[in-house]
Parts: sequence; structure tokens; C-alpha cells
Amino acid sequence: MSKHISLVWFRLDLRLEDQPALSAAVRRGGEVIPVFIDSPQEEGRWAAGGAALYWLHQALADLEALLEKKNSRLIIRKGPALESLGQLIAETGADAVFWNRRYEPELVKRDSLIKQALKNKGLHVETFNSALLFEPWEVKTGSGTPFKVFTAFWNKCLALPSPAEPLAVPGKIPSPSKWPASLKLKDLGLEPRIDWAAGFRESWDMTCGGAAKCLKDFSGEPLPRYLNDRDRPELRGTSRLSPYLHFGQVSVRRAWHTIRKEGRSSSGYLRQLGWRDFAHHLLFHFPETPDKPLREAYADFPWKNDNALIKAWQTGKTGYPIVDAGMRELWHTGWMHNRVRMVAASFLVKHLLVPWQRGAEWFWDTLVDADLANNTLGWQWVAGCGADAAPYFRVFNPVLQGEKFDPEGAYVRRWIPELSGLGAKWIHRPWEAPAEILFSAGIQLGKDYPKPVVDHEFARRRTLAAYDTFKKQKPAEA
DNA sequence: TGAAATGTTGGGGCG
DNA sequence: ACGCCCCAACATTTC
Repeated sequence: MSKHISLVWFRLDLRLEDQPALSAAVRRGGEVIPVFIDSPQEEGRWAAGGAALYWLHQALADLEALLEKKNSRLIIRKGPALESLGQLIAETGADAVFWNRRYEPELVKRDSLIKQALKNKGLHVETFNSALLFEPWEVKTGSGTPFKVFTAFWNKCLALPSPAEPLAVPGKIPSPSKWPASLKLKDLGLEPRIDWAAGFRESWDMTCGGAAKCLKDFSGEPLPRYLNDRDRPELRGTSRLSPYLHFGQVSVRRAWHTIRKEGRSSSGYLRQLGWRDFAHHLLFHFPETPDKPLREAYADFPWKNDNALIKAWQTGKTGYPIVDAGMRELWHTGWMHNRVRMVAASFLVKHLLVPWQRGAEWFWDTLVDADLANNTLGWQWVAGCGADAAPYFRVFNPVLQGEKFDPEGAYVRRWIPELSGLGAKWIHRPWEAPAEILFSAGIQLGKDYPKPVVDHEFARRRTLAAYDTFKKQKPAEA
């Protein structure tokens, strides 16, 4: 009997620690061939956007380096996944394929077809959970249905057996006698032609080492202060783990156990990891939600699609400092503080009445942590049309949110330098500042910084009125 | 994981 | 001393 040859198909699990597919292949014995296949067309409308592709490139470069230190390699291919795997199997004589599961609807369908096709060819195929604390189908209500309310979901999760301890990095990854051909990472063209990513590089170490450092740093001083500081965008109060978790550069089980060891102060952050699982739970059970509201009646909401306003929002020129600061942080670093995400998203949907899908698309293209489950949950939550959503009539006041969570204006001043001459009293409402204050701050409103694109009070009443009309038309669902 | 409008309470100024 | 009013502070309701 010939020896085993196993393919390990890397996807959003670009690490060696707690990598169940890799560990299973190593444990099986024989040769192990790590593979990455670039096949964006199979992810359909929600193939990774620009910011995420940039990160993906760096993450793959890091994974190549980590594998080479283990005297292994990463074989890179491009094209339909099944075809690419089939070619590799033919070239190498592989008799097994291992991978970790993904939960995006297009990929669930594709992967189950691939699994069946490979099994039909007599291959050994095994898939694993590498991305979640709890699999979407493990968590069920008493009547066996998926959860739609987070707290109930999370209580149920906490009653289940705790997620497993992370697996160690394999000691050795046995190489094949002959490596199959591989593309160069550069050949995938994941990086932009024009280098717009300087701000990303300043802001992030996009490697597994960077992920480990991020987790370690957060689990120290910031963690006990998390519930106090997480809403303060000028502080480093949040974990900033989201891109690492998305690309699997740190295992969520590693994060879970590291944080939990810190004791009682950890539950607030663990709950946030719970929201991440909940988002995947919803995406898996309600696969239409990236494009359609979970509460179907909202499909008929009287949205507006004003391209000039959308552009103002995207470029951080709405005239509301907290919104604009967030949108500029996003553009520069590929990330936005969560509190500001809520405010900026709410502004697009409720002040400008732009369909939440437009916002989801922009975040999808610009966030390095763009994740279909989280993005979908977040936008439907803001629009009031999703599971456990904010009621539609809950309209964030961008001035009050700014004053509450950026009381000194430090965050606004950092991202909107043209306002840096204003003090805390006016920085979140420059249009109300006395003329002499604006003058001495060197600001000509409407020139250096825009006047508000819409009046808050007007917008608030308009959105409530729209909701009211709409609700009457759709009494059954709203 | 709101904000605004409305309602209630209680202290103090003042006739 | 007492009632009245004002209004800030807080609570509740409504959107």
C-alpha cells in the first residue's frame, strides 16, 4: 500500500496554530501539501473587496514564510476550486483533502458539491471548524429552530461545552518528494496597481505574529477597562482583532481561552466574540440576508438613492464631524471604531435614507475586516430590518454621540485636521459656532469643512415619518 | 448597542 | 409660615 498524500486547502484559516485541517493531515501520516486556491468568481457578488484583498496578500505572504520555516510550502493555484483540486490530485497522487469550513451561502453550496465530488472519486475528505466557537447548527432553540435574538443565543452557547483548547502548531509538516507547480503570490494580483495602502501598513502588522501581539496586548491592560473604554474611539479600548479573526490569523478558540483566563473582567469581550458567532449563525440559517432584509417587509421601505449624498458620506464630507472622522479613519486605515461604525451607518440609513445595502457594499470594499456575516448583521441591525435589530425609530443624533463618546474631540481632530482649531464645545457642531470662533480657528464653513448635508432635526422627522407611512402600508410585518 | 417629549418631584425664591 | 411658581433633575413614555 502506497503512503498517504494529503492536500490541506487553506481558506480563511491562514495560520499554523489551532489549524484543525492541517493538524489532521499531519496526524494522518504521509506527505502534506498546503494549498491556496484563488477563485473569487465562486464567491459571487461578495467576493473580497479591495481592502480585504490587500490584507489577504500580506496574510498569504506571511503563511508562505511560516510554512517555509517548517520546510514546507504553500502551493498557489487560481481557478475554479474543484478543477484546481482535481488537477493537484492528478499531479500529486493525493488521496485525501482536508479543509476548514466556511459559512458564506455561495461557499457552503460550492464546498458541499466539492466534497461529494471528491468522495465519489474515492478520496478521503474531512472538514473542520476553525472559525467559530460554536457551529451554527449546534445552537438551537428548544423547538429546534435557529435563534433570532442574541441574548437567548448566547445563553444557550454558554450552556454548551466550552470550545476546545487550541491545537498546537504541528512539529513537522512532512514534505512531498516532489512539489507540484505553484503560481507566485504576486501572480494573483491581489495588491492594487496604484499603491493606496500606505495607511494600512502604518496601522497594521498583517501577520500571524501581529495577530498574536494584538491579542496579547489587548488581554493585558485594556481588557479590564473594556466595558468602559470600548465606546471611546480615541482610545485603544477595543481589541482590533477583527481582521485577524476574519482571515484566521488568530484562532477564535485561542482568543476565547486567552481572554477567559483573565477572569471575571473578560465576559464583556467574550460576549462580543459571541456576536461574531451569532452573525455566522444567522448567515448560515438565513442565507438571503446579505442582499435582502430578514424582515421581508423592509424590502419595500421608501429608500432614496442620492448619489451625491452617498459620495459625501463615503468621502467623509457630510458636515457631521463624528461621521466624517469615522469615514476617513476607514479610508485611511481600512478599519473604523465600532461605536463610530454604528453612528456612521445609522447616518447613511436614517439621515440620508440610503438603502443599507449601499452602505454594506462600501464597507465591504473598504474594511480590512470585511466579513459577510458581521457586515450583514451590522447593517441590518442599523436599518432595523434584521434579527435583534435596533428599532427603526431609534435614530442616533451624531452630535450627541460625538459629545458623549469623543468628549474632548480628540478623535475628530485626529481625522479632520481642518477642524483641529476648534475646542470641545464646538467641535461636534461647528455650524453652531460663533463666527469669531470659526474665524480664529481658521475655518470657513462650506469651504474648509462642509456645512451639514442635511439638518438633523429635519432628517429625524423625515425618517420617522417614512417609517410611519411604511408601517401603515405593511401592518402585518412591521 | 437612543433621543426627544412629556411627566414628576423637590428645593428655593418670593410675595 | 405658607402657598405659589419656577425650573433643574430625574423618570417615564413615545417615536
